Amino acid sequence: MDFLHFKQRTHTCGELREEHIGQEVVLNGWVDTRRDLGGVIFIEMRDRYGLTQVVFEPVFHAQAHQDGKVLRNEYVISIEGVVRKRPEGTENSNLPTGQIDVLVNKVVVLNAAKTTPFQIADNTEAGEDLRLKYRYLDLRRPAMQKNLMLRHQMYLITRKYLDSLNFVEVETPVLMKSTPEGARDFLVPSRMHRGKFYALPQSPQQYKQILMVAGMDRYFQIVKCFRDEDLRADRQPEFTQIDIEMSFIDQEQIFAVLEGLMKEFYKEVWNRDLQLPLPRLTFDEAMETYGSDKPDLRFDLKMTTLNPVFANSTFRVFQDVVSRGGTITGIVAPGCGTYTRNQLDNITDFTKKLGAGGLIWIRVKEEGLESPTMKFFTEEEQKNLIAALGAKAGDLLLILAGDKLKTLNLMGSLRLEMARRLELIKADAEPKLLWVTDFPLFEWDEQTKRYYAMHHMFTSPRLEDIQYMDTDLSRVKARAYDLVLNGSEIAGGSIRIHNAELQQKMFDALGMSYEEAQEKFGFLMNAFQYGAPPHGGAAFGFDRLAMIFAGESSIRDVIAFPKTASGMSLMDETPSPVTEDQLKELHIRVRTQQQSQ
RNA sequence: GGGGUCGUAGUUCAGUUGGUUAGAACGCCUGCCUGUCACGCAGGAGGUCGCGAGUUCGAGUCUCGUCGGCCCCGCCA
Repeated sequence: MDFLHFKQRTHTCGELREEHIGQEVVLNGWVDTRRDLGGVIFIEMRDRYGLTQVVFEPVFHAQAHQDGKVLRNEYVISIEGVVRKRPEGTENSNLPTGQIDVLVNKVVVLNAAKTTPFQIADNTEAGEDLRLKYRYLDLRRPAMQKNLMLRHQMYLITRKYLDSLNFVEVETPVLMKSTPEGARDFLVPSRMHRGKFYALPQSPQQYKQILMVAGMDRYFQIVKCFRDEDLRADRQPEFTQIDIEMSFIDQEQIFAVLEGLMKEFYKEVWNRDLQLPLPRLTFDEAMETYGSDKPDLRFDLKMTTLNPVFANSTFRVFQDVVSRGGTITGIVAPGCGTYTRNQLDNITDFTKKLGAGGLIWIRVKEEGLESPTMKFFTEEEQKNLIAALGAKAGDLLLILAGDKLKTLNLMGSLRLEMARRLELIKADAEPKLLWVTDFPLFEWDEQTKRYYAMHHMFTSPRLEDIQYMDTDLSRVKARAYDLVLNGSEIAGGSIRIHNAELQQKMFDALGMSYEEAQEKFGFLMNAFQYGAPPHGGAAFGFDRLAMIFAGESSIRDVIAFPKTASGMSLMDETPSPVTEDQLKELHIRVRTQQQSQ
């Protein structure tokens, strides 16, 4: 039968040029578009490599022309024909193959196709749920194929670059011990050990540190990680990291390795020359100036701490904040002094929804400041305020006050919102890459009233801050760092603790007993007793990185089979129920609806 | 866990104050057409208005619930 014994292609659909004119060729591919003019039929054939127009003409090949009549979009076909130069004036300069077409003398339908639920084209108007349900059709679109090929290119760049620096790729287990710190684990019940569970790794953190103890010296892995948390446009329950760990190094060497990799990506993907070394901001600087630990530097709109201006304020709100050690911070929205009351209420609502008590706005006029709160400010405070913010007539001042970290974060969100409203981020803006360093080692949690490790509990404090480990945990900075690209955290890491005494100090600070630490991380602590080298590393969020390099705004567009915001795969309907027998084998009791009520 | 927003033809959407035969474009089907490339022209088919309940003489439209998509907060490096 014909469709089982088709002629294999001599060329791909993106390959033929004028130099092939006169050659007999065979093309295999999908029908991308069909233009049947009656006497002559034009078909564009598509494969991963491109589009080629093939032509059916009755005067040359009556049978082929007749067979061509039945072809429909997305049929899989094989054609035989001769490459011809297109007649003068009918070339298509939009296609690399547009100087030629192929006169068909034989066509075989390898497979018919139902009418697709949406058009297979880059400008498809299909909604994302439909695209995800028919992902195999969505992935036929050139834009999506381009994204997957970009991912492939980035894998290669990563492996080649790290290999050249003596890094070794080692696979670590996907079934591992659950560690209740950090994100929620995905759990896998054990059949052979009743009541026990494997966990899917949130990251190979402990394994890579053990590989350092094992003397691998330089390890990397492109690895799937799992976190059972709620999703976002840039967060998936399973995601890919470039995981890196190095021995006998300090922060500077890790920076150099990661910067070098970014330079490769810039060059190979964007054809840009990345200037090294990268700029750095400390966590404190980033928070005070940009209200974020992942500042977007593509636009200015810097924040200014206004505590000095209002140190002796008679305004009750400011008095309270200053006396409680809080922060008053402000930004200048250039040219927004003409905002209507409605627009101002709108911005105020925005900050209130995020948890702000209120927003102070001030219009800057030629004759002075204008605001409902102005009656609380002295002449001198007004003068100092204008000077501190560098405000001009026509500007709008926005001020938030309150608890330090929360207020800075709120203003950071408002800064991004104003940039969006003022369209300050141009599509062709220079990408901005930087380090954020000196993160706090600990993070206070209001709900449980205790400190947690901000990164993880194997992160080393800065040596000069170890003295505060017994006295004031809020003062201890970590040897931890993030790499930030266009306001997205794309990598993060730290120098680890490799000393048992310091590790015990860390557990003490977190209120974790020796027994508890043994129970959770005994294997790592044991390993550290047998000669752990000083080490540290980092991990890139590979999907997020690919998303930015692809110029996409959703991580789902650079993942072949992503999940929806509720963690479902619409194509194969994951997650799904399982049989009672399966559950029984896993020692999981099935609860009827009545029981669970 | 919370908030916002959306769900109407295969697709993207419109649908007035609740009013009796729910529309458009694209796609699809049929016919015509020998250089199209968003082909053109003529005609046609296609609807459980996400699902369920309620209010009403009457619900695509109002109310409640529920399912699902997207975005955000919490959560999460």
